[in-house]
Amino acid sequence: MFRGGTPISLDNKGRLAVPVKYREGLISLCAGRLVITADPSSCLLVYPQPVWEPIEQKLNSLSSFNPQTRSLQRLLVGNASDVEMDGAGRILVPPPLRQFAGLNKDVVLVGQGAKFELWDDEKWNLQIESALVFKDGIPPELDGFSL
Amino acid sequence: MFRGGTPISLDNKGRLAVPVKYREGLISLCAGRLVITADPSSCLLVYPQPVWEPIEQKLNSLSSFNPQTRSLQRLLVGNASDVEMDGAGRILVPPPLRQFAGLNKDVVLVGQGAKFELWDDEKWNLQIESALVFKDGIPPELDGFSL
DNA sequence: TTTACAGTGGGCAAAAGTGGGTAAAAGTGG
DNA sequence: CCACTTTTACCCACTTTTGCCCACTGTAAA
Repeated sequence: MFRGGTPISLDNKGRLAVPVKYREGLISLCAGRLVITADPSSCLLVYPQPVWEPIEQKLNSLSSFNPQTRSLQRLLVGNASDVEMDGAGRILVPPPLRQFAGLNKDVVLVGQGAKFELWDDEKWNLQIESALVFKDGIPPELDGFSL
Repeated sequence: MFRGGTPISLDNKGRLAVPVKYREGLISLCAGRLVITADPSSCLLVYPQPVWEPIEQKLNSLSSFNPQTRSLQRLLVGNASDVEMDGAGRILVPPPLRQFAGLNKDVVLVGQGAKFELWDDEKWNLQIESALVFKDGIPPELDGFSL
């Protein structure tokens, strides 16, 4: 499982060097083959290819007639892009996705269980600040859960 | 169980010397392997690695579509970082987390049961003062409980 | 007063992260 | 279908960070 945020700078070719601590795991898990796509939160999602597969199948099985699920299909499946780590452990973030997520030079790669999120650093910091309080009360899912 | 607050100074590399009274316990419990992450209260949480694991699993199992739990996943899992005590019983507090919690040179490591909290000393003192009174009444969880 | 040890600081080497040059491949237009 | 431009992939070099080690200081106990 992946966890933790790593500040990384994209070079001027749009390449992202995967932190060494994740490389070995990614190579054994998916031979460095990743799928990168758009997330509704204006960040990118980075999946090991075998982790992505069932998610894509599930999305494709949703009703084409429900506008909400149709939008979700378009966003996620429609933006998904196969990328592969090069010899130096870097991946090229496709220009359209870079633009979608507003990625500038400084980005943050965030481990989230079986996948990663990729954020522009400014957006990430704003996101984190907004998580500091539960302004609408505590979600029922968290009943009986303690840190 | 860990208890009590210890004032510690971070050196200029951001390293924190774990108090000797905790070292033996931490080594036998987790071989010096800790997980340090962000807390909504703008301090850091320090878990022995095996104590953290189930918490992360629980967090990862929450819904990705609920904005509140998503934020919590991002804050906690997205900032979690594996650290290991060095030969001198020190851990390196990752720079992004140092910044998140506003840690300067003087910090306080606070034992809280199975985990620790790590505070900038100024924030800790403010926190303590604000805990002195229940200004919004007594939480129902405390019914029938006395110190 | 001496000794031991917790706490602190800093040097050094290895590894990670970053940047750029060049060649091959893909895409575009005539 | 061919030529040209742009993009991508691979390689190498440099800078910064991290991990490991050892030395110094202050406090507490003998």
